Amino acid sequence: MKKTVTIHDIARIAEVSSATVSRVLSNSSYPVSDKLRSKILRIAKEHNYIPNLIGKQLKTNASMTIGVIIPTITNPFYSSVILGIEEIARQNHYHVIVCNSLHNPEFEGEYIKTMVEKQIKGLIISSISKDVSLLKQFMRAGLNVIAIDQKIDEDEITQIEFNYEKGGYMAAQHLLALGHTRIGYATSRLDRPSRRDIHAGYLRAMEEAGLPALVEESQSEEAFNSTGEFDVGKRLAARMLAASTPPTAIFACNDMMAFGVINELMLRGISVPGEISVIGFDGIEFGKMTHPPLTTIKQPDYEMGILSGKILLDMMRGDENPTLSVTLQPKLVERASAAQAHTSSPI
Amino acid sequence: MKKTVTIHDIARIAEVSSATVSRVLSNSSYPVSDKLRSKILRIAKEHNYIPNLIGKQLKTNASMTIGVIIPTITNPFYSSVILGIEEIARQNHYHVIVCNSLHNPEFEGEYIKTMVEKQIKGLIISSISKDVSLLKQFMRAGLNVIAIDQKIDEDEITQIEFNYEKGGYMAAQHLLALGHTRIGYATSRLDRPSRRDIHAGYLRAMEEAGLPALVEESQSEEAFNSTGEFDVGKRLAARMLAASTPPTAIFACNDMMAFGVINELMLRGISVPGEISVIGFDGIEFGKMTHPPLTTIKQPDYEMGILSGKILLDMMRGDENPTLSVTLQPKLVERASAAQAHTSSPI
DNA sequence: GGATTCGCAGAAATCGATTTCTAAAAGGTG
DNA sequence: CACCTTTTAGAAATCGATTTCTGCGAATCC
Repeated sequence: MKKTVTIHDIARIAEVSSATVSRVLSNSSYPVSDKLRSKILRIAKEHNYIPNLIGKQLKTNASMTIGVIIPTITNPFYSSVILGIEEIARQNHYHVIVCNSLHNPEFEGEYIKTMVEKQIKGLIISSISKDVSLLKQFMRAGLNVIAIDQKIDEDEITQIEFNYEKGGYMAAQHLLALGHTRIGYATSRLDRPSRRDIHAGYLRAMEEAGLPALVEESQSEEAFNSTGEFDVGKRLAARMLAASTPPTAIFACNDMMAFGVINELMLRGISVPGEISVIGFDGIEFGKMTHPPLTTIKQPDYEMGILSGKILLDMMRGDENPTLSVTLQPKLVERASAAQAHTSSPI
Repeated sequence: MKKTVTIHDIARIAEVSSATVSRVLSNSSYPVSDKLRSKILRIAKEHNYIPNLIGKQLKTNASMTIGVIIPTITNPFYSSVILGIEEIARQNHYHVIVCNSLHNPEFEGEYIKTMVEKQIKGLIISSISKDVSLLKQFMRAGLNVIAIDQKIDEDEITQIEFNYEKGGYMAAQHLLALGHTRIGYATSRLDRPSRRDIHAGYLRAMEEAGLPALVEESQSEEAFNSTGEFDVGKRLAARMLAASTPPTAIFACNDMMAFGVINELMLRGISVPGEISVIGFDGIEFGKMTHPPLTTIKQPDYEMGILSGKILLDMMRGDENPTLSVTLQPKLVERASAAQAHTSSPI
């Protein structure tokens, strides 16, 4: 393993000072004569010079990498977000460090701290912790933070969120428009703001329609992996079917859970959407691959990644008029898992 | 934005030298009196000292981050791999930088180069480029590389691969055991070694059984996103059905494509597995959420992540007897998309 | 033609840590 | 008590870059 060649090696070989080499190789605006410039360029190429970005960073204090903390990358919703962030990062010659908090606030805190130690100046986070004091402390020390997806109760933090309330409202509205009157809402524990918002939207739609809300909430602990949500969906569907008059339509708080609901219904010989309609929430790509294809409320995940990447970069560059907060709008994606209610069905 | 406190600030306040502060705060084995030690610790805590890992890294030349390059994170197979890598990284206080090459060799090369510039000493890569010269050049300069998933024709590179040939063989075997005799193989372009291996396994099984191979290969360009594979599956299924005597079972070279095949069949009113059985390849979690649940050949993706992380860390620590290469074995996951062939079906 | 500016190169300081050297106390021995 | 070893602290070098400062020679100006 040979030693790597540094700027000083090039300087020695070219018989110039390392200052001149630096100016040439880093495209400084400082004037250097063409003779020396081309000589240095030639020698650098000949000796396969690779800049040491750590040395550069120590001096300039610009890390060129942005951090991302999300619950888990195995949720396709988050992988889309990340893909968007990386697209912007690549265009701007930034790198992305992704950390999965796995719904563990301790991991989340550890990751934030290490990122600050690594001199990362920009962070995009879907936080699962209620405590923002750590974030605020680091922000005072110069960390740029964008909270995505999960609302944080804190004005000072730039947020990019979805209009979850509207999404919940739209889902219920869609089922109402199809003529359903007994519409169940299957949700995981209402402990995150996003979930409470979807729930609120559902309630508003039902209230406006003068119909009763049928909510089944999972009390179990946070599901740690994608199949956990699926299982929750199965359990909640079973509970709903146990009611004296089961719903004719079920709205699930995310797509994974909707798959679980559909799976449980089909296992019991109940056709979807023939007998019971199902609508999901998120709009992950897999929805179109299942049978029946899933009708759902799409959150623009990739766009969220793009947007948060752009805004973060603006912040890091010290933009004059910073974006304060953005709310992205949901979109109904009609596929085939929700259909007209049977008017002939018993009340 | 106040200036961050450095080791020198602590030294000044504690009225000691920065050398002593460094020895205390970095748990050096160098002896420091208890009196000074506790004093320094107290002052560091009071002033909220955060170590600058860039300064440390410049001196020690140990970056504590490992790089990962994969085609795309939206493929759940790769997200599982990454989750495994990160688990090992976290346990060892490493960070993970993930880069999506998006099947673009240029991006891949760029990413490798930047990682080296960032002094990353360990890289796990699922390479889509045929040219390993860049990798080899950096390896000579001290980069530790593990190639996963995609075989690279190069002895010097540690590889962790799946036994794709056996997986292909097992898939065909399973369908044969179910009594099928006309078994189609739907594959995306046979331009990657892994795909050729699966194909070879399929051919071997068919040959042993004395049955003809029915291969449909997509000639279209690489599918860049997850739904691309799905669409390819639909197209290939359509082609197979156009044959004079369509197959009674279809083996797809990955799960996404299998979903596409099933989707196309069901759209045409063909029941799965009633009329045609389908088997996939990869074993992503979604397979259990679809209807019917997908029978498939499982590649231990998470385990691959864990294993590659461990081996890479061993390499970076200069393990005496390095692991050369590992081959992971596939496993049949029987769900419901493949069933007994109808003996009554027309020949 | 002398004073001043400009262009260009190098010396040296700097970023924040670690680590090697040097050296001053403290402790032990005959 | 003189001598030697140990313990512990600080001074200074170092990692690889950037950047400020300094200065020399040439061009420009009155």
